[in-house]
Amino acid sequence: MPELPEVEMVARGLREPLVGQTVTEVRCYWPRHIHGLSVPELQKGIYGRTVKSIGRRGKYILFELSDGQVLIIHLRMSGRLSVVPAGTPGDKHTHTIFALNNGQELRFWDQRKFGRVYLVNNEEEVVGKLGLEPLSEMFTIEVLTALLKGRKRVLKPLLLDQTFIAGIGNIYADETLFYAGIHPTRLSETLNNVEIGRLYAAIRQALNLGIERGGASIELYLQPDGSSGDMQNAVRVFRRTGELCYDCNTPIEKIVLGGRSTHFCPYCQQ
DNA sequence: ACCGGAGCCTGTTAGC
DNA sequence: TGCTAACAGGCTCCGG
Repeated sequence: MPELPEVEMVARGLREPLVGQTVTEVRCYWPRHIHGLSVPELQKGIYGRTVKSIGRRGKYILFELSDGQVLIIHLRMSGRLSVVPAGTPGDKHTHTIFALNNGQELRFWDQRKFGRVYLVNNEEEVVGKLGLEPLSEMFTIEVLTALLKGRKRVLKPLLLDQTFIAGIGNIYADETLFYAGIHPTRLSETLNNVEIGRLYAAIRQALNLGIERGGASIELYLQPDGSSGDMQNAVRVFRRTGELCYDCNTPIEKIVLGGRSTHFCPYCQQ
């Protein structure tokens, strides 16, 4: 499941092959991926446009085009983006192909078909409701303290709320709470200043480790060059149900919170 | 304000 | 062994 670190790796990997290239053709075999406009409208809107820059906001990848429009792609559960020479064989999960003027193609592959493609004049139409970027300078302990203040929310679902903080998904939420030593069922308003400080550091530690490790190839995630990440070998609790905590040897437990499986150490996390 | 559930999907896995 | 049903999960929408 691509989360902030995985999406960041994808955005980085796409810059070199895509920035400066011009889209000459779009082929779409699963139109429901395209959100807010028809396939012909997407084709008309993107043909002849050049990719000026590639960025990331939360789990969204933003392609700024030469005419000011923004192509936005969300990988959701199983989306992959790759750049390959035209004519490279695809498979039944290759849903949308953007042909480029240099003979290469940007391909959107998505086994579970949850991913989405947008083309908008203003990126805020899509990412406007997202919370702060947790790795930006804007995100400080003071800001996090203010965000937690007066809220009565279970911590794990709150971390997954993209309008609270952008980019955290199930893997990094569980890892974050382990690093912070905080139980996932704790209510936001019950955290004291020391715990908020630990939570703040843990969010950045978990996400930065994910980026350093090239993302977590736990489900279907691959980097644009086809290589897998290594974060799955560095997780402390995620999907380690029944295995022993590396710190205290207590078996890792699994519960469901907000409809999401949640893994934690019942001894280390209070 | 916050929570829970359904729905969107397909491949894998658990259970009969 | 072979089948079906449950499950995974990001996000949105709906109802409580």
